[in-house]
Amino acid sequence: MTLKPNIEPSTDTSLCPMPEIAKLIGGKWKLIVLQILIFHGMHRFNELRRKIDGVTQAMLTKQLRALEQDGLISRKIYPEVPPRVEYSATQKAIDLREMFEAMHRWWLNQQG
Amino acid sequence: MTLKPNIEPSTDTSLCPMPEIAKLIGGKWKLIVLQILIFHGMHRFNELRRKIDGVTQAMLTKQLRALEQDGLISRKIYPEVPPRVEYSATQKAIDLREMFEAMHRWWLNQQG
DNA sequence: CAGAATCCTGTGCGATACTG
DNA sequence: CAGTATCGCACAGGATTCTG
Repeated sequence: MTLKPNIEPSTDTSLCPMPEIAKLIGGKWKLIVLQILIFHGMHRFNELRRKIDGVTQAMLTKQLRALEQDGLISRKIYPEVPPRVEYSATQKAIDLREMFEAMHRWWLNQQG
Repeated sequence: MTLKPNIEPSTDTSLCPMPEIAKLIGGKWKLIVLQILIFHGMHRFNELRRKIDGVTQAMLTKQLRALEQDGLISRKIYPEVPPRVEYSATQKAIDLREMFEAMHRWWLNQQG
């Protein structure tokens, strides 16, 4: 199998600014947060926290705020006692599904 | 179109450790370096440098070493004067093509 | 041309404690 | 339960200079 140098769609670097994408999904916890919300649906704060091994509240909060800022997740607050906050993937994030699936296939392939 | 919560293949988080992947392709210049080498074939050091806006020699060198360490690129040295070093994507990196294409489609979709 | 060697800095990340 | 508020450090990132 040979590498054909001039294959679209990523041939034109200027059209696909990887640094921008890296900013969106960079950060130690963003990929895992997105993966969970995209493939497993809505989660409450502590549900996320429990599923993500090693993350602290402070860090999780920061990354969630950043993702919200970038329009990748939505945050729904219920004015109750005790408080309830639900996080979901936005359509923009859900559209990343293909990318995650490609990542996943690649990863499995590397192991074998 | 609705989000179906229980769709493979990324359902089992433990099988797809995003933090590991983030380590491989994280870093400010790695994605762009990989994209260039994967889709545009072999490059010499200064060719890469010219194509990547804003990167310094030191940073490019570091990221290239890290990528080499992770088996994503190969480095071929020609014992000549002046020295020549060629960087190429390994098969492992070339297999990331699908992921890059998914990223690219997603990015274009966001703009429109 | 393709780097190595230094030195410096911002901030990503984290531990801890406190709150409505 | 779901956060804020502080503090601190390591390290990624960068500017600059030197070299075979």
